[in-house]
Parts: sequence; structure tokens; C-alpha cells
Amino acid sequence: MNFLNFLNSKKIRTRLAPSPTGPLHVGTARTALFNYIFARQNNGNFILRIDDTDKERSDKRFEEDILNGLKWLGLEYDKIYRQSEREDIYKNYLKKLLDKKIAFWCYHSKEELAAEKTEQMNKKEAPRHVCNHKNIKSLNHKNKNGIIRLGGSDEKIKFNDLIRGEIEYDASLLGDIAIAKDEKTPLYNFASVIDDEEMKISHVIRGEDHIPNTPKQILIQKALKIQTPFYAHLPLILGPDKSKMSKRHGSISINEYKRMGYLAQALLNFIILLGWNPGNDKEFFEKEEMLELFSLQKIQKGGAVFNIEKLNWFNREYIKKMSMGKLSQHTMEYISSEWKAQINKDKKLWYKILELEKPRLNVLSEIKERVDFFFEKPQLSRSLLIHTFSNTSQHLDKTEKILSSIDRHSFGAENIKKALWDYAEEKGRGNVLWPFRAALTGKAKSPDPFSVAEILGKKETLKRIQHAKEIIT
RNA sequence: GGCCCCAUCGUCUAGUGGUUCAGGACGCAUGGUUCUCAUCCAUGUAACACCGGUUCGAAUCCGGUUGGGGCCGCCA
Repeated sequence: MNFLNFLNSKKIRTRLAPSPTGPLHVGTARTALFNYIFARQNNGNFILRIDDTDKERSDKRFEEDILNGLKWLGLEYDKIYRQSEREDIYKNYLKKLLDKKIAFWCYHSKEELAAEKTEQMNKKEAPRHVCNHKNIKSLNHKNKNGIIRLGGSDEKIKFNDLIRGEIEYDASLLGDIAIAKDEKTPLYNFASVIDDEEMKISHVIRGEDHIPNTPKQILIQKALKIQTPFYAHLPLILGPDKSKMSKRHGSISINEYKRMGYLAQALLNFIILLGWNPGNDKEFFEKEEMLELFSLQKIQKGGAVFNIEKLNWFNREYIKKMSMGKLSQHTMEYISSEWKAQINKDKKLWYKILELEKPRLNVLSEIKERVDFFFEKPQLSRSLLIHTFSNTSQHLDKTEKILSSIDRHSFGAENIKKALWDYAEEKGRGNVLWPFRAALTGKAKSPDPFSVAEILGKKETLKRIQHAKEIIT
């Protein structure tokens, strides 16, 4: 082995192996993140492998969803493979095993297998299939309905998990494991082992739910005489009831979060902290900092509950940190073309509005319902305008008079406030300011009336106050 | 049922035998800042599952109990 080969054999390669049977979910996204970071940190490669051996359930649309999601999150992979395009490779390995009689055809029906399992469980035994077809000589299996299994073993399988330490399984409890439906159709564990070998994967970083697959895969590796990679099994992301996060928790796809107006960086930041921390109080991480600080050793062993409140907090914080240019560009995606037309007439309008709304947004999509009153006449109601105060119409009258006296060109928030303040102090701030604000926005919650009035302009502000007066009388 | 994994505030977690009657963050509560909401600030709330051992000393090490989770497919 020359030096270059030696180096190459030590090269770090990780992979994400989603099956395109559903959209990209948070769990998969986090696995992707950890694999991505680990590879990048070590100058290695991050490979995307689409595990689409199940033709029935795989769907190109899901593959696209996964690709789009990863792209949005900024987790670029170095290479992509599809298992559906690698049948010949699996076939070769399978033939080798079959020829050596390490693997064999099993003709038991699903019903027989199910009955066997039930019986074993009733007898409090480990459910497994030890097949008595191992030595059947029939070569005409083509006209029978069989699958290919790997002859079992009774050794103890040990492996060293990078996160959990040594894990031991009794292989005899596994039985003869199914490795392929037929020569052309490998099953998950088999295809996975071969690809990890062929793609020279050095570290398999995946969810804890794969721990029970690991001894099976090691058995296959032994049969094939190929090397076992390093394994690191990540704790699961849990729903509020502490069970594995799934659709029933309302778990939505990454692209759905995108649509709702979560920021990729906020999501990544939240997700990386689910089961990992840098060992100190730091919570905000730019991507570069993630690459710098992440380590497998600091990964937690227990599962982590997905807490949407904290995600929202991260998102709020990242929105606050966002540049106005970016915020403007991203929020534009959520508003109607009529509004956009108005913004095009007055380029500064959207920036002014955003300046006010920036600290209020949880997710970008909220922008629409928050700022409608800048573009459309608000729906006013007596009860909203009057709130708990009396003399509302006099206050509105006076407010109107004071505002009228301000010059159109100096109709700015500061001036408006200055002009109105003494009166508001005298009558009670709330008494004067609440109806003023409600008249402009039609909302119980909104930014302050001075800033809103400035953006609306003198003419529109007075119009709305007049309208409010009509409604109370 | 079998096997495997796990166990600090409601949630995410710091903590690797003593400096911790356990620190941070989210959430929640209270108060403050020019009406409301949000921001911002201050304060508060709340946890080492249990029982044994080891040790001068245990959240930290060991054993057990309990609890939770994962897997047990001709899915991945």
C-alpha cells in the first residue's frame, strides 16, 4: 500500500441514506447536519445515498423534497447515489454468497413466518426465523416464491459505538436474516452494507433506531469479509409525549417549515442543540462555528423532545439579526401582488413597515396578517375603539385637530408625538392613544400610533380618524 | 413477550468525586421602560427517579429497582 492509498483509506466519509418514502423530516435533517459537519471538519466527504430499493413505496417527489430541503439548509453533499441504479453491484455480492452457500433460498410463506413469530412470542422467546431450507438443493427456485437469507450464527456480536460505547448482541437471537427478495432486489441491511463498503464510508452516523440493525449488518460484513465502519448512533428526536417524533405529533417536513417562514439558520441552530452542546453556555452558532465546535463526544445519549417554543425563539432572534435587505426580500414572498404594487410606487414603504414589525415576528409568514392595515382600510368596531375609556369621540376630535395643525411635510413620528403628548398626559395616555392607534390599525395589538401615522401619511391618518368618529357616534 | 438503549428544572442542557443546599437557555410569573402588543431590562419559578454499595466525601463510580424509549417486516 503506498502512502496515497493509505491516506485515502483513512479518509473520512459520511453518508445520509434517506429512503424517499416521505418528505425530509427534522430527524433526518439533524442526522444530515451531523454527518455533514463531521465530514467537513475532517476534510472528508459527505455522500447522499437515496435508499430506494423499495420500488413500491419510493417516490421521485419525495426524493425531490429531500434534495430541496437539504439545499435550503445548505447541507451540500459531494456525491449522490441511488440504490435503484446499483442493482448489478448487489447482484454480484449476492451471487458470491449464494455460490458459497452462505446465503440460501427460503420458501416459507409470510403466513408461516407470522405464525412462527406469534408462537415464539407466546413462548416468551426471541422472535426469529431459523430456516430449515438451508440445505434444499432445488435449483429451480424461479418458479417458487422465496427470499434469500443469510445463514445465522451463534456468536456474540460486539461493536463500539462512538456515542454509547460497547454494545453487545447475541447473534443467535437474530436467526437467519433476510438479505434480498431475489437476486435483483436486495433488502435494506444488505444493500446498506455493500454501499457503505463500496462508497468507502468510514463513519456511519445515524439514528438510534438503527442500533438493532447494526449486528445484522456486521454479520453480513463478516460473511462478505469486509471491514466494519465506525458507528455512531444519535439519540432520537422525540414528540411531546416522548415517543419517536412522527407525523402523529404534527411533525412536518423541512420544506413545510420553510414555507411557514422559518429561517434555515434558525432551524439548524435549534436542531444542532437537540442532543448536542458545546460544553458551555453558547447557544447561537453560525455555520462556521458549528464546524469549529462540534464533536461527536459531546453528543447526548438520551432522546430530546422537540420544543417548538424554543425553535420560535431562535427564529425570532435570527429575524432580529437579519439585514433589512434580506428581510425585505424574504417577506415579500408572503404578500399579495396588490401590496407589492403599492410598494413599488414607494420603495421605502416596505422598509419602514418592516422596521416596525421586525421585533414582533415569530415566523415570516405572519407578516401578512400583521401589516394589512398599511395597505387596506382597517375594519373598525365600536368596542375596539372605545376599549375601556369614555369620551372617546372628544379625544378623537382633539387628536384630529392637533394632527391637522402639523405641516404635511413634517408629519413624522417624533413631531406627531410631541404635538399630541401634552394632551395625552392631561387626559390619560391610554384614553387618547388607544383610540388613536385603534383607528389607524383596527387592531388590539400593533406598533405605536405615531410611527404608524407617519407611514400612513397625514391625509390617510386624518381620514381614518374621521372614519373612527363616524363609527362611535 | 424478547433483545438493546437511556435517565439533572415543564423542555433543551452544564456538571466527569470535593470550589454546586446544582449553573445557563426556552417557557411561565412579577415589576420597570412614552396606550396595546412586541422589543429591552430586572427579579422570580422549577430538577439530580428510587434503593443499596464504594469513598473521609457522590448528581458524578458500581449493582439493583422503577420509569421511559427503540427494534423485533419479503420497510428503510
